[in-house]
Amino acid sequence: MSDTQDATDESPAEQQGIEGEYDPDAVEPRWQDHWVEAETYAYEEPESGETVDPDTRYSIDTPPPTVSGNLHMGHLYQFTLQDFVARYHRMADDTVYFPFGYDDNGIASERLTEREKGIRHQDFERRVFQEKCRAVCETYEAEFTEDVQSLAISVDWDNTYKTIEPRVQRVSQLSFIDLYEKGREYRQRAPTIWCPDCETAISQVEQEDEHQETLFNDIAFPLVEDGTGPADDETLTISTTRPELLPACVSIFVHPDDDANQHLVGGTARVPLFGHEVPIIEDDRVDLETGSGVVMCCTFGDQTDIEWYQAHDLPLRIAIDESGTMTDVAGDYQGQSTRDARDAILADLDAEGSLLEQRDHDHTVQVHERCETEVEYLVTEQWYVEMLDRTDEYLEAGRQMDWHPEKMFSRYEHWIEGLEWDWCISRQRDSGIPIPVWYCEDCGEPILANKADLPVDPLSDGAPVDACPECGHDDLRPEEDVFDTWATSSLTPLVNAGWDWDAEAEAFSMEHPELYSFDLRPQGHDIISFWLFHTVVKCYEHTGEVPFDNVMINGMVLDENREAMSKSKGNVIPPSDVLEEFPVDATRYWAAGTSIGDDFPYKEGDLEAGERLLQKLWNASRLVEQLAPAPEAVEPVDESDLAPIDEWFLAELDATVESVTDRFEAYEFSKARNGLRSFFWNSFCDDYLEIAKQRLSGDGSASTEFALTRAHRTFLKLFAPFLPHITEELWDRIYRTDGSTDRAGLAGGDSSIHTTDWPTPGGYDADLEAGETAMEVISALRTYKTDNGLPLNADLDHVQVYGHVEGLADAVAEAMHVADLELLADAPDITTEISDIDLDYSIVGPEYGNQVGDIEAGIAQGDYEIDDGRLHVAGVTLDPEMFEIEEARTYSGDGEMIETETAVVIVG
RNA sequence: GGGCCCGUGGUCUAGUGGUUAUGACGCUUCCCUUACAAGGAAGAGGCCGGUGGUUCAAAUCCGCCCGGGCCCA
Repeated sequence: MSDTQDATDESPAEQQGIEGEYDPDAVEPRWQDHWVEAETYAYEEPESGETVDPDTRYSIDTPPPTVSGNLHMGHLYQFTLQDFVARYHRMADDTVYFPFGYDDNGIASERLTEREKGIRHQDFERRVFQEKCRAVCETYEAEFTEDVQSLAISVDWDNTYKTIEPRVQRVSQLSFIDLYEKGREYRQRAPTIWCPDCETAISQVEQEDEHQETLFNDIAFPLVEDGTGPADDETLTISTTRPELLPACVSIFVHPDDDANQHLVGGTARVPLFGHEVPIIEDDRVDLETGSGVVMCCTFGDQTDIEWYQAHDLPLRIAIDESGTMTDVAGDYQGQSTRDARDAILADLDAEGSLLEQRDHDHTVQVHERCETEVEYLVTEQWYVEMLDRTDEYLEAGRQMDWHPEKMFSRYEHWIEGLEWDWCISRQRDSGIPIPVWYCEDCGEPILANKADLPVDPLSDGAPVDACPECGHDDLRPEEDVFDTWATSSLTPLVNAGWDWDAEAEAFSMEHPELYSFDLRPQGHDIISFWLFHTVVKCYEHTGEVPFDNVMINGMVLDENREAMSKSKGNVIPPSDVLEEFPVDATRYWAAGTSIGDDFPYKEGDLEAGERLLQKLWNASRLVEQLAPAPEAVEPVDESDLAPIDEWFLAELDATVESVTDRFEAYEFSKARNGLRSFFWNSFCDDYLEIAKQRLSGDGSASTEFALTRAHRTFLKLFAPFLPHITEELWDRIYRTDGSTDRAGLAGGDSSIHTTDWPTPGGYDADLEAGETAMEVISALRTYKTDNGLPLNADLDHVQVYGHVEGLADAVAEAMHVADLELLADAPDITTEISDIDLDYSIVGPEYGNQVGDIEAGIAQGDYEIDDGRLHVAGVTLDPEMFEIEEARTYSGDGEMIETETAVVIVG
């Protein structure tokens, strides 16, 4: 492209007019660059002091992707869906807010920085290390930007943010302080899900299942007492996969329905090797199916242990510390790793004869999703956001949003119903946004940072007070922990709306209140439970409002065999491979091809179909350009002066404009795409263009020129959200008017089709039935020619038509090269015979119920009479609207008869 | 183990009670017609995973079974 052109005034197209084939390789990158330079997608900010109607602005809160990874098909698909929405609304509404966020705050970027720089985060002050992270991430952000721009995603590149940047850190810390002041946060020493490898607490959502093959160990516990008193030399058998937790054993549980072991309840047993005595308790949470049915409860082996600890007020025996090392509770095994301790304890149990049996066992353990290390359940001090007390409100908030598709709401609902923990938001890591708190060393009082000072890092910055406001002690200890990344990722609507603390007003305010609530939140169905849910919770707590009007859920991209793409399966298709072979517009056509929410497969066939549509659109445009004069010379034509065929087509076009609009409004891209494509291809190209070609081949027709131009311009606009490059190229070559309005008054002079107004119906009121009949006649004549081995442009001397085609006969004759088309006033010389009677079941069914069978039998046997339009059968009389008579016609005259639904055509 | 979603011609898909089930890709035959052979016309191909039920009527509602997926234990 020409770099010297002024991007806002000149178009990048090098030529006007349409020649040759469409060349997406040349056209697409040119426009992508132009749109970014010309800021075609810029959000139109309200004038200062201007109050704007939020209905005229469409705002999207996009979930920021992690940018240190490569762009994958999921990104392409998800961004493209968002872009359909953005482009449609940019045309249909006044302006669109379509921001972009780079999520580079967290462990991924920390590890990346360490790797690239060859450093360790421990060797730097936290703030200094974070600056290095920001520098490293910039390269990746730039790459990602380029990738997203090359997909023609119409993001406003002046509205971006990085989750690692100070502005976002400030919002995160403000959020923390606000929730604390609202009493929604607490710090507590409690059982926590812990990753011993990352040495940090994690939240419920960060753990995932992993199936493991391990050993089930049957261990004999000497019984001290049973339910009735001292026991004599009896043992009970505990099956466990985690013998290293023996020192942490605090009790033994038996199921109330377990008759064989019922006598044990109320007694005690001695833990082998460690010697302490534990009670035997009854509880229905025991799994009778697995192992011996008698289980030990430890501090803590799994979530059930925690439930038992809380329900039965059991003591704590902490045998494993934060790094996965055995504590002094483990006695001789202190200092060993859990793995070493397991082996040693098993060997010692075996030596003393307590290890009865070992079996292979498949079971499921919880692992940390990032490092796949098996989690521990430790008792630590953490910050929590209280949630369990307000699940009803959060459920209601979810209900207030419109879900597309609707069925996805159930994911949100079930997630909330299954919540068991408040949200643990503190993490023991160096990467991440610092928790802005100091503690009094004497009384433990937490001292929060001043809102005006944010962002702060307590490890580098001083506390806001010199002494504890509670006790006056002056030794203040900074909080070392940072926020869970979701604590920040859940604030994107507030970041986008410019939420901040207004010190003067002593209240929170928004720089862009007109954006909030956001019109749309797009989200993958796999992360509704944490990302979307946490975002709703946080924004709801801060603003009292549900942050989104609509939620659009996208499915996952599968491979051609309908399997999820994954590195381990080796079936990942990188977008770069696809884009090498296909135009971006073709990938967008593919992405539009399924109803949102459903997973759908990568299909080359669909991409090829998209490519063909591009060529069709190009070629049809070329014909339009040849047939109609320059657009500025096209005179507008009043409806009363339109030829019936042109009026008919514009009326059909109206209906398509309406249905495509409705479908965009409802996020039904697939239906919009298919409806538009088939009307364009089958009605416009195959029928109307063929007719127009004939009508304009001679002297031309003002009516047809006008209709053709109007239709073509409308098609370009309707296709624009799906196919932004080719529509822009065609618009630029044919219709761009540099600010002036053309004589037909059909378009404003916008320099980009993407900022023109979305088409509205012209209110054309034509005889649609006549049009349909005319098309049937054309179709019948095509069939005739095909059946008789004639080319479609073969001349026909004489055709008679009996049917309602009104003023369309000439158009039919021209299109099908009929020299003499005769309209018959009466049915032609045919004999008709009733062949069947079709019932309208929607009327007959409810009316006659189980008599319908008799009616059908009567008709089948010919045992009926038709009298004065009524059908007498099986002892009942059906009114005319209840049935339709099917007739078989026999033609005995000259020529060949062809029947259609509503017409009879005789050729020859 | 619990919950949710899905199962329509070879492939993908529309269709949530009403007559002969939508479209695309692929396939067959014919046609170079002055936008397009990456085109046009015609055509073959499904009885809607299985089964039982509700109903005058079911791909569509209900039960069970089989198969696939997702979320959560």
